[in-house]
This record gives sequence, C-alpha cells and structure tokens, in this order.
Amino acid sequence: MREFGGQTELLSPDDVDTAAGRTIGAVCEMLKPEFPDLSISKLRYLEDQELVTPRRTSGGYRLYGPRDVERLRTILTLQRDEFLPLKVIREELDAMRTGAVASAKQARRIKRENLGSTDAVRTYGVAEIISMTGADRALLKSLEQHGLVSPGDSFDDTEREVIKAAVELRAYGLEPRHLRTLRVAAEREAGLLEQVLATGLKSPNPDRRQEALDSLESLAALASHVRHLMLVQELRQLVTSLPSSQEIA
Amino acid sequence: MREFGGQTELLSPDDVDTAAGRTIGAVCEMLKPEFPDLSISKLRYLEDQELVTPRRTSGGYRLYGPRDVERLRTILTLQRDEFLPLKVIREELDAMRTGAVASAKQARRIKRENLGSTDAVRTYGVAEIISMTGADRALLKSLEQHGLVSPGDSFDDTEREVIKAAVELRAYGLEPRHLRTLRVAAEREAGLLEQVLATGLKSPNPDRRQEALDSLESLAALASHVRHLMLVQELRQLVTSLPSSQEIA
DNA sequence: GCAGGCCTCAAGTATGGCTTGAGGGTTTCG
DNA sequence: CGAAACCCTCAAGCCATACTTGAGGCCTGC
Repeated sequence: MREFGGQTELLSPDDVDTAAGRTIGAVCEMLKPEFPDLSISKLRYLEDQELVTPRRTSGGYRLYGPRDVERLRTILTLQRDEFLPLKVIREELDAMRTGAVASAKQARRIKRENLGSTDAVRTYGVAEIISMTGADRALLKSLEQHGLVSPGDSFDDTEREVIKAAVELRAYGLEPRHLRTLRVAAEREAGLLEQVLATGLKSPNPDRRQEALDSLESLAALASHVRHLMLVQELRQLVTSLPSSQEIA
Repeated sequence: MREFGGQTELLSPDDVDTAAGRTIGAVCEMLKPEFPDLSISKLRYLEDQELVTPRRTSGGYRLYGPRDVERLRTILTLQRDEFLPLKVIREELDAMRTGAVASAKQARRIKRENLGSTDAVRTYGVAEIISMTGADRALLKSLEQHGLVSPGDSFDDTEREVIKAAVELRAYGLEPRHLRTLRVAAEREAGLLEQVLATGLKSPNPDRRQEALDSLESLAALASHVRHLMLVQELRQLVTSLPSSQEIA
C-alpha cells in the first residue's frame, strides 16, 4: 500500500495515514469549515463537470490527493468570492500551466483590456467625458499634468475609468498629485515584466513574440495578485495596530 | 418642453436634442455596439430588479439621463466581464456613495480579505505549505528574506497565496528579489491611504474609527483599480511599440 | 460478514435571467 | 387630426446553471 511513484507528498505528522489520498467524505469534512455548503454530491458534480479528476481505488472509490484538495479550494473560492460560473473556472484553470493559481481572475481581466484589437477604441471628447464622469476641467487638467491621462482632448475607455475613479478619490481628499505614486508603481511593475520578457518580445520571430505576449498576460496577472496580497497585508497590519478595535465584533 | 430643473447636463454638440434624456429604444441602440445582447426587455428587467431607476415622462415613458446610461454601462460590464449576479451588482452599487465606480469588485475583495475577524486565521506548517504550494525550502527562505512573508515557520492564508504565486512566477524567471518591488509599491500605497485617513483612524471615538475603516476599504479598492488601469496602459504601450504585431488580427 | 461509506445514473428542483404575448396608451410628424 | 412607430404593464413561459434526491448496488474495514 504505497505504490504511487508520483509525488512522495512530504507527509506532515497529521496525515501520515492519508498519504494515499482522502476519500470523498473525508475531503468534504475537511473543507466544510471553509465552505459550509459543500456536500458530497457537489464534489461528485464537480468531477462530472471535469473540474477535478481524483484518482480512483481499484474498487472505484475516489481518492483525492493534496493537489486535488488544493484545486478544490481554488475552485470553491473562485465560485464563492468571485462568483465565477463553473464553466469559466474550468477554462481559466485549464489555461494555466500549473493547476494552482487563484489569480485566474486577474488574468482574464488583463487579457480583455490589453491588446483587444486596436479598432474597438471608442474615444470621448471633453464635454462628453465631463458629463459621464462628473469631473471638471480643472481635474482633467490636473490628471493630465500628473501623467494619469495622456495629454489632449480625447480620452479612451481606460482613461474614462481613471477619471471616474479620480473623481471619487477626490471625495476622500486624494488629489491627482497623490495618484502619481500609483503611476510610478505601475511603471516599475511594467518595467519588471518587460525585463523578464525583453528578449522574447523583441524577437523577429512572430511565434516567439506571441508567446512572450501570452506570458506577459500571465505574469501581469500574477504580479498584480501578489501586489494585491501585499497591500492586504499592509492594511491589515495598519488596522490591527489601532487602539482598541474590539467593540465591533 | 424643457422643464427639468435637474441637471443642465452640459450639452455636447451631438446630444442637444436628448438633453431631457433618452428613451429606452435609444439607449438600447446606443449601448448595443458595446453590449450586443442588450435588449429593450432586458433594460426593463434591470429596472424591475432596481438596478436603474430612470425618470419618467408624464405619459409613463422611461427617460434615461447620462448618469443612468453610465450606470447601465457599469452594470453590463460587471455582468459580462466579472460575471457578477445582478443581486450582487445592485448591492455593491448601492453601497458606494456615488453610483459610478467600476471598481466595485475590488472593494468586495478587500473587504473580505481585510479585517475578517481574527479568529478564523488557520495557519499552516512548513511541510503542509510545501505540499500545498509546491514550493521548496529555499524559496520559502528567500521569500522570507525579501519580506514577502513574515519570518517563522507558520503561514496564514494570505501567505499561502503569496507562496503559490511565487512558485508560478519563478517558472517565468521572476525571483523573490524581483518581487520586492511589489512589496515596496504596496507599502507606499498603504502609506498613502493611511496618510489620508490618519486622523480618523487614530480617533478615540469608535464611530469615527469605524467610518475611517470603511473609507479605507473604498479607498484601497479605488486605488487598486487606478493602479490596475495604469498598468494596463503601460503594458499596452509596451506592446504596441513592438516591431509589427499585425499578423495576429 | 455486515455496517457504514461509496458508486452510477436518471430524474427532479431551485434560482437567475431573461423573452414573449396580450392588451392598451403615447409621441411624433406630416 | 390621424396613423405609424414607439412605449407601457403584467403574467406566463423558457432556458441554463448548479445542484439534490433516490433507486439499486458494490467496497472496505473492523
């Protein structure tokens, strides 16, 4: 009873006897605290939908290894927190090299926003953008001066979003000059990614370029994810170091 | 025929005659290019679900003002790109002061991850984390040295995510030392936000503190959104400045 | 060797997100 | 003023997604 050559799975003290994998019931129990409405039938359903494919015993019992469990966790999180339909989850998970990654969402977002065929770029005039976003001329000017939107009197969809956000941020007292920080950060991040893929991106071979481009999307998604996590950590620390934040519980 | 005292709406040359608002059919036509499966009945349905509430003519016709249209755009985008159910879209939109914002998603994410009651913090040991993420000891050490995870032999959920991402990033050649950039960026961003809310966060008055905390979430969401947009801009620029990226179209 | 757990497969259910249709008023434009 | 085009409400229907239930039966471990 140990004939799996696969991964020796580095047993931690408390799962020595589950080294072969867990049964469906065990997995269900295990994940229930985190996902209370998980059920055995749901686990079976997820397999039916090809979201996980646990090994089987010779008798036909499902055996979930640590990776399967981890993948399940990802799936259930994506479903619960991001509301992604199972079909989309499957696609995104399949699209990534390793089955892991909870940053799948970011990837899709960047993909859609990035090189989406240059023809679909609607632009807006000043008056139009003002009525759409609630900005005023001074704000536009200021955003332009701080490099958050490109100079000129026409704006694309991304810029419209930036402006909309800037309007809201101003309500909190954040001015365009504060936002420069964000721009600088983005520049650095882009630089980092470019550096990694520089050779591929500049290759005269279109296939290699396309490949580098695809990687760029994955990389950007992952990097964004990490940065998001870092921010969360920072904020948490900031918050927990407050006087007494007890009486809200 | 001009008796709406509401907003004078800064007419741009091409919508002088729609200053009073657009009829349902006009709105539908207008948004169709962007959202091809939009229909009149869907627009009515969205009102039924209380996602938009256009004004009415005395005869009962719906009249959509620019803000309504913008809100619709937000709703439809959230639905199409983020797969959010209408109920959630409504809640998030309602929760924001201004009806605008496409960064609603980020807000939810940060909210959930942030101060989520300190008791639910499962932690993982080294062996466990290695089997879950596929990391090795050297990577863990390196992440620790570069400040991406806290020192010690136990990891929380956020750290698990960071490690998982780091494993993937390494496959692209990005090492922990590169990721320091991200950490620094996050620190600055957090600093920025703290600065804005400093007084509120340190207030002895719990109500004010809670208020500041709520603001912090909104702010973090908006800032993340802006930073994301900046990154997209950078990447787009990076990509379009390539040799000839034509033959993919 | 049997209790408790697991298997498949087919059918049923709940919810979300619309569409359709009947019956009837409103606007616009010549 | 009148007709064509457009819009209204409300009730019912429809389709997909995401499961659950149940019948009939095999697996595994004490």
